[in-house]
Amino acid sequence: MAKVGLCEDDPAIRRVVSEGLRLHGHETVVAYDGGEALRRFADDTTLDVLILDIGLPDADGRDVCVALRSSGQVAPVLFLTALGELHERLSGFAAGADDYLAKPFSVAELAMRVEALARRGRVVAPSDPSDLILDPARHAVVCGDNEVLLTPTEFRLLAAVTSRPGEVVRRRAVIAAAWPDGAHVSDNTLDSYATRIRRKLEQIESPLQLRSVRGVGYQLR
Amino acid sequence: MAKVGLCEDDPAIRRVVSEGLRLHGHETVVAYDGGEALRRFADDTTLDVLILDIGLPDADGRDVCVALRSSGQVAPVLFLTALGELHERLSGFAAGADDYLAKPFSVAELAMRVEALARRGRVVAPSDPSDLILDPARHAVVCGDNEVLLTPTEFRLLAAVTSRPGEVVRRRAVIAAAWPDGAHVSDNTLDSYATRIRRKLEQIESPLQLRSVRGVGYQLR
DNA sequence: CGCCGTCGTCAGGTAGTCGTCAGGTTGAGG
DNA sequence: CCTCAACCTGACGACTACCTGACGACGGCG
Repeated sequence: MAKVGLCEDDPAIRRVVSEGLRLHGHETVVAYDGGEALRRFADDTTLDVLILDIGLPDADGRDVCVALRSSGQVAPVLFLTALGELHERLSGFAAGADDYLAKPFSVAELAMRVEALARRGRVVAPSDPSDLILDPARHAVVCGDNEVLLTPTEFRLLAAVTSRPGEVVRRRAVIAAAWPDGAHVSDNTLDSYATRIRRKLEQIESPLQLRSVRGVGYQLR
Repeated sequence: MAKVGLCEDDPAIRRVVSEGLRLHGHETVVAYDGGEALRRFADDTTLDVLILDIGLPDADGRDVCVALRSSGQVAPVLFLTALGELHERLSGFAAGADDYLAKPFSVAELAMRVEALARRGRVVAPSDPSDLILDPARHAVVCGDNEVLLTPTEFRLLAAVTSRPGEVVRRRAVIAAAWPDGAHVSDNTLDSYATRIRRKLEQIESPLQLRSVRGVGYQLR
């Protein structure tokens, strides 16, 4: 039996899922939109699994995932999406997701995946509460009293890296996350954005830097 | 970078998957049927993820999974199946699977799922805190509180030796692992990299050293 | 229309990585 | 002791991934 945090705007799906999971012996905590999810799930350490809809009225589920991660939530995340599109899945994984399910889906399968996730748990150590905070609502990075606004692309890019603190995120994955529509961007464009983000991090005197690992990708240190 | 055990009877899929994973930076060990999978995967503690086809010539992938689990294999399992049938998925999860992918699938998505599993699966704590840890996520060697970044070639080389702790790995095998594209490298190049890696190990005060065994190869002690 | 911010690209420079070499050191065998 | 081969190691040139400042294109907005 697992405790599940569910964020979904469609009342019908919300009901079916929470009822279905209850029948499989799981407890569900519900949120209606991204803001609600942040308030209810960010600090709840008793949650075993999070289920997030990608298309929410007030935010993108991936941003919600990133925000939850940066506020210390370590439970594994499963994304729901109406689209079966590949790039959605890839950028979801890049945002730090652990699993993915396309609508329409069977509640029985969802329950199975939830159990698999709860069983496995999540390794990534809850990184020390680094004082770098990504605010998806305002597209800003905050460090202590300083803050800078990021452009949408900059935000997605930085989010992809911060979602795995300390780890090296491959260039390919960063591009998938920052350009979720699968647009072709020159390799150099990524470099450019890295420079812009670095300048902004410097501006707020962030102790964490966006380091590049030659031949592999980027890393937050 | 993860080490993946793949069991699949279709040669075409086998090739596409192992080649595709290689392009994403993963190493693949292949088995053709269930028996082969048991022999090769049951005791291999270096595997990060297992990919099993459900429909094998000599056995059901789910049975293979159960058998591997009962012989102590703890790596997360992803099932492949030709059918998108729901009951296949459910019984797969029941057999102890961690993920599932229906054919036809995108290799990019498979790679993403493999990475998600490998990330989660690395739960196994470093048995000895004084041990040397090769961390694929950060492309680094860690020893206690010290860590050094490795270049891609250094990482592959060291990984080849650490994957068989204590054993002597032949020079030919090390070269094959560190230069997977089959490039011709002078014998001296290997010596060179050994020196570079030694310096880095020394830098983090590792108790383990990269020793050379004259006329045979290298060994970690 | 003109202004402004974001976007993607480019060109030039920098520095890390790569593979090789040359000269020194070590070890085995006669 | 000498010889030879295997190995170590510091250095070097070539390559290229990456950095960075600048620019034109485009869309939103007054």
